Amino acid sequence: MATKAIADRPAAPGRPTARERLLAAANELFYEEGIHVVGIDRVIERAGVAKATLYSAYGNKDGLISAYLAGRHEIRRRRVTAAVDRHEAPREKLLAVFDALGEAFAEPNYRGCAFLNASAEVGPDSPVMQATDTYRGWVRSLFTDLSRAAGAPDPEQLASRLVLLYDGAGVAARMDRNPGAADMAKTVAATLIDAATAQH
Amino acid sequence: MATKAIADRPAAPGRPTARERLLAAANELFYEEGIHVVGIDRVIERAGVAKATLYSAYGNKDGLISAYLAGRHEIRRRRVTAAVDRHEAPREKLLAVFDALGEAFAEPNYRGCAFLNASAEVGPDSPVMQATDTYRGWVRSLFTDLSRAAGAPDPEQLASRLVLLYDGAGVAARMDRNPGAADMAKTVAATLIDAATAQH
DNA sequence: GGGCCACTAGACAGACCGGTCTGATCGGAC
DNA sequence: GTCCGATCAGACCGGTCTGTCTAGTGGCCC
Repeated sequence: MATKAIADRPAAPGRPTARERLLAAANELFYEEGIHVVGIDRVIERAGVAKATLYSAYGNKDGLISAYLAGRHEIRRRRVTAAVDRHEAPREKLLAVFDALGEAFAEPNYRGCAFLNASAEVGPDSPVMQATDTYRGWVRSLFTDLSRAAGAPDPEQLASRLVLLYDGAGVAARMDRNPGAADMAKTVAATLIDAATAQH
Repeated sequence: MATKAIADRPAAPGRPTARERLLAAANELFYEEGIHVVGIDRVIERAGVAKATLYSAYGNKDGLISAYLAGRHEIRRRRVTAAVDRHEAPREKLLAVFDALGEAFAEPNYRGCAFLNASAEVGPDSPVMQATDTYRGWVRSLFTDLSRAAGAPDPEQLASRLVLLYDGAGVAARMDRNPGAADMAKTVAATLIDAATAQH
């Protein structure tokens, strides 16, 4: 089997850590099929890891779910940041968020917002909701900061409207299988930004 | 126990039919907690109905879920139609859809779009997806027809944009616990409608 | 060489799931 | 009165779930 079997600390040479393989498997399975319908056995089978290792690394299934969502948050954050950093003008930075959305929608296995999907499966006091609130707080503050930089007189209001488009595009991409929703949201966003920042 | 125990056909005097009680219980439990986490036993317990009755009335759990979603669709359809019919002008009819949305968001146990939540829990070939496609097709054609009546030169495009706001408002109401998202969506919708129908 | 520790494989427990089946009850049609 | 069909209550089945536990393995440090 050639199990390298090194834990977390020492940088494993070739194969990823058991912890990393676990997270990668969870990332695929939880996202593609849902956090509830995917059992622990499926995750450890794909990761090629023993069950005890999962429980020693993440405590329980909720811990793994939290790590999965945190990873999703980080991936999205990096993608959006990269797109935003490609531009200088605040207006273009705002619009670039929707370019990042379009990249995500274009991925072959896109299945909607991971946080929206996960929170649909759990009760209000689940750790999922905490991760979701964190994610949505980040999105909102990103839009608010960029709106302020763009000179909007009411950055919170403009941000709320852009979040509306951000969410709506995600729903359309998933439910209507329409990856082009990002472009449409971007077009509408441009008119909202221009209307909010117009000198009058 | 005073079980009236009348089936479907004869109009029961006081108590609703077993079939109706089943649907009402499913409507509450599936919506509030999710279709997967709620078991058959919970539904029949709340409905005060024997398990065999459920299976004789709906075939299996999927049948009950389909009936639950069809009921949700009908409730939404009625609410939106009532709001739209309160107005004469196509522009006001379009905006009235968001009034109906605001009514739904204001309900105490609002937990997001039932179709969005349900489809997050199932695979792509589930009967849930069929009910979801039907629902979304109705929403889209409603917006398209009203946009055409309002004189929009590209009714499909305006409808797609309004669907974006419709979905975004639903997400915000649920995830940000912000029932006022309907008003914001309505405001943005008004500017989009006016921009699309402006003579130039 | 010896101890340590992460890891593997898999049995196991206890709960819950959807769905079937049996047997009894009860109202209404005739 | 008799039959029928809907209903009720609940046992039961096979399967799956999360999580724990035992036992063994193999690389690394000293």
